[in-house]
Amino acid sequence: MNSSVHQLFRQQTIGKKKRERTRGALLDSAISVFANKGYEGTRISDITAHADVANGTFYNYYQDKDQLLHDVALGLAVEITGRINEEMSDVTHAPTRVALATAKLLRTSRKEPEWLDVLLQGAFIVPEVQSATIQYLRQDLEMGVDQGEFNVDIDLLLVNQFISLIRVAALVDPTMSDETIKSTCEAVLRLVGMTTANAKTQVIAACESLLEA
Amino acid sequence: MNSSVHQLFRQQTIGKKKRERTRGALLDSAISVFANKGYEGTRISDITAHADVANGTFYNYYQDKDQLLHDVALGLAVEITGRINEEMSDVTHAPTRVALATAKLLRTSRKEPEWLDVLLQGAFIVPEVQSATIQYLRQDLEMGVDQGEFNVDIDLLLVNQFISLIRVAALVDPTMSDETIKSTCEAVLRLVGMTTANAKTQVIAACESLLEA
DNA sequence: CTCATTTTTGACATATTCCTCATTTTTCTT
DNA sequence: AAGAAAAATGAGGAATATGTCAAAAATGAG
Repeated sequence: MNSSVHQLFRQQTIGKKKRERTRGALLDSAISVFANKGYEGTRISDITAHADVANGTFYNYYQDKDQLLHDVALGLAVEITGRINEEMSDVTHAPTRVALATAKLLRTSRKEPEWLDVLLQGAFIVPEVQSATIQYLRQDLEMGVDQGEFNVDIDLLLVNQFISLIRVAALVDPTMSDETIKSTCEAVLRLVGMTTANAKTQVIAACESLLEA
Repeated sequence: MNSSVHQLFRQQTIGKKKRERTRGALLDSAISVFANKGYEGTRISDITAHADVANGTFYNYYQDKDQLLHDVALGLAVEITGRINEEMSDVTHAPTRVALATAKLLRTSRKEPEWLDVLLQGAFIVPEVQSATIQYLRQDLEMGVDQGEFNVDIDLLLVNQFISLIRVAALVDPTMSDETIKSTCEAVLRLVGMTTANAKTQVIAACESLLEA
């Protein structure tokens, strides 16, 4: 077992005490198992087997699956949104920010499909993860309205519509082709009230460095 | 048990032999239980208890949950799309058709929230249900492109984006207020490339009879 | 109303998952 | 390297779910 390529949490706990390292192994395993069997469908024993620890070890760290999902999804949310935001710190044009963030997120999903999968599962189950995810998005959307680029009311429904477009991309095309990424970026810009032509232009401009022509 | 208000399948089997009536009871119960506990989370015994039959009775009709979901979701798909299409048989303007169909679907969900919930669960698990659901939608979208009203490529991704906007409405606002319905109709029209202003106008025109001002 | 046929029943054997805890093993400080 | 503290182990009891089947009950055609 324990054949995963990613090592997000184990990476973060290298050098720390055994306790944190084992927790990291459980968290990394949870990503893989949740992604492949779904939250409801995973058994505690799936996770411990994948982490190469005994069954009872799980209970030294968590009381139940819920708590584990909470930690995993929140950790992913912090990691992913943190990275993307950092990389965009100098971008002030809202449509560019939104297109870039979407493209970057979906590119992450191409490299680590399990991350986005589990993050989204968590976002629909753990309120704290939902807030963490929504926070940045909402800012950029409001910025776009202020800049006169987006033409739509920003409310909880819209933000969730946005997130659901991300989710659908991962569902329809798990390989996450450039084509899918571009289509999705354009769709989110249309959703916030840009014209089809404008959306296309913005996506090309924002993503030229990220994606092939 | 058996406290559900809806009786879709039992209605359809009144007058038929006992076998079909019991099957109808199982199907109706499955709607309620799937909707409340989710497909993964429901036990066979939940369904038989809700249907007021013995545990073993389930196995006289289905071998497993999968087969039951298949029948339930497909039955709902046929029923719901059938009704809506019939009511729109004289509408030829694509934006009107799309707005109307969306509004009608969401109004159904207000009255019978469980129906849409289970239909969508099925659409993401049972391929046959997905095809049945997508079929009509795709026609209307292509009609809109031909009429020069929609400005977007119609592909599998777009159709699934459309469906995901429906799903989000039910998720964010289970009471399905008129506000949510209108916002969702506008969002789907923006998604297919209409301007915010055009989308608003179309939704008002199409739904004036369905929703309050 | 009768009774052959159909359907239901629910106890039970099997299978799965959860969770605990006494014991063993590992860690890591000194 | 010693040894106290921390962590891991996994057998096994409790709880829950599945699927079967012989017997009982209900059905409905004549």
